[in-house]
Amino acid sequence: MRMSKLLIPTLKEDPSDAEVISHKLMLRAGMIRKLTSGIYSYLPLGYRSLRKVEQIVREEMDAAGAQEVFLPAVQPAELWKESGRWNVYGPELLRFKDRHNRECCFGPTHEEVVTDLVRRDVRSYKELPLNLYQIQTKFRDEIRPRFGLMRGREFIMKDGYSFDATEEGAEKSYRAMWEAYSRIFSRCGLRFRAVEADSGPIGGSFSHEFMVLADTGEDTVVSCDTCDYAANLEKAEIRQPAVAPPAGPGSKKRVTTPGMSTIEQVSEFLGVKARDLIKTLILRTERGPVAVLIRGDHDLNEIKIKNMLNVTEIELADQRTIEDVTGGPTGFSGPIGLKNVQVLADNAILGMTSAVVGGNEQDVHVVDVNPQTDFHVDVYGDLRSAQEGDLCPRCQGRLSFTKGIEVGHVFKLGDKYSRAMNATFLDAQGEDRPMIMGCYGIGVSRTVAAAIEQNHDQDGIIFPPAIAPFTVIVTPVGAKAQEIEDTAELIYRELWEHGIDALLDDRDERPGVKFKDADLMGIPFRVTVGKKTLSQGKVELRDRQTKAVELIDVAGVLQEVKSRSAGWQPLPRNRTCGGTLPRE
RNA sequence: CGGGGUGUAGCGCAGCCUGGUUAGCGCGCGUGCCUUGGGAGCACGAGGUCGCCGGUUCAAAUCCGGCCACCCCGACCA
Repeated sequence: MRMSKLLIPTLKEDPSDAEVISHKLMLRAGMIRKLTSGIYSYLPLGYRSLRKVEQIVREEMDAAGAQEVFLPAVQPAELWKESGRWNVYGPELLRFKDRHNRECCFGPTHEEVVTDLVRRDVRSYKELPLNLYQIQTKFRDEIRPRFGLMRGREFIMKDGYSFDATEEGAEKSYRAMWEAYSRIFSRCGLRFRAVEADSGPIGGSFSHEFMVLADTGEDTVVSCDTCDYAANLEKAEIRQPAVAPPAGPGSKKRVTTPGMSTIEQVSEFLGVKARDLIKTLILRTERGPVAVLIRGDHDLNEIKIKNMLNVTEIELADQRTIEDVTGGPTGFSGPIGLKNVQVLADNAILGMTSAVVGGNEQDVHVVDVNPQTDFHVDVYGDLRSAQEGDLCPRCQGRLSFTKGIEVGHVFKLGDKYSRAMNATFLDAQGEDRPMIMGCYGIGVSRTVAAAIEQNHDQDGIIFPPAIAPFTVIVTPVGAKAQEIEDTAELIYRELWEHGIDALLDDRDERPGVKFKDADLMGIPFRVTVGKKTLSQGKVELRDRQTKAVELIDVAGVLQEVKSRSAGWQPLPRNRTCGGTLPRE
């Protein structure tokens, strides 16, 4: 395509309302424009990239046995009431009424619709398994949309749903999707990692998130430096080192700590390390308050506590609750003498001796406390978040942290929706049974943004060829000369005729402008046609990623571009992929 | 929703505190000349309800009140 005819409004300066790199660069490269908060238009360049990702997704989903459908975006409230989510989903669900005053919503996801579709037309185990997917616009009325396409309210998502007759079948479907996802992100040219994620009440390792690795990512990927264990921070398990034999009771000396209510204050005041303190946190759940003991230098993990207690709501207790439970003010809670409240403790507490705890009284702490003898704990468990350097739960390695952006999620749903919505089939024995479901999402528009977060430099975007809006840009430069223009045209046509997405910068601009725009747009290869080299019958081929320039024959451009884009690799920084599948 | 901030030409900003000629600057845009290997130069030009509504004042971009929009920090998630 010819650049002079395309709407590619590049900008020299960063727009003021863009904060993250992908947002800035997509605006500057003329890929997107904002309509309103969290809602964007895709211009030709942005849409081309998006479609490349979509196409890869399609090919891999189809290859994995999934079938593409297209489900309605506007959905009736009845369906959501049936699944029970109408009252659960909250304000993120965009609700409205039609002219007949019927309640509707704009689909943020499609479990209800797809389950309804399948229950109407699938009757027998002979028709299963079934895997349906679609690529379409979703709307989630996020509290705070931000970071451009990274967290928009309206976004493009691939969502897929599998239906199986048996648990084993469902696991097989899950595994097929896991593998398809790995292929998709590999083909996109991204460094990523599949990590174990929390699967809530279903349990097991039947939830994986696919994370594009990027320093600017919001999520923390925890991975082992030795084996291929990887999980997100919420999920990452902790292996506690062997516990020392129980010490005898401590002296339990009460000390005055005026106004010292934080870990930092107390440790500094008493001259001890944070790891020698025990935090006593009073939490409120829908089933009443609990006390949780965490070592001073550790962080509480709410997900783990929710799972252990099997509750859905958890928050730090307010002042009054703390006083009711401990008898003392906020900031001085301790485990000694706690009654009428369940006491949970992280495994690390077991290994402590001579610890410092709160005195459940204003300005009082207790030192020289030994957990195994000096206070009561109802349950010990893994209740904290992993830290770098912790032991790997699978091997002798250590855990390290990387930043990531979640672009995909595979999840085993079980019979949650099929049971609620009565999506059943007849098995071989003629018995009615709910289908076993799985759901699989890819944030297509977010994948484009994540690719940019991962691959950019000072000059702009560095697109992997597989998802670049154009593979190559042909740039005639220098004073107007027929030979230069003709050669550029020739090369451009040859590329295009051989199925290479080529862009011809036929604008009447100075070379510097063309080079800057080409870099900004992140087009992987640039063929520069100028008099400097044309006199020797050569043109320049520049690699956007390495910045390496090579002189090649005009006739060799096609072959060179083909082989280079096929062999393109992301710059090595971490292991490209990995993660563990659920065991067979 | 709580906390912080911004709204002046397509984009980036100054002016506002201390009210007062015709509201400026850079980029971009148009025309012409010139230039052509990393966002050139000169000249001329177009482009503004100063977010909206109201108030104070002889006079409001500027002071006051209300509203709206957007951005950033917290609870969500592809």
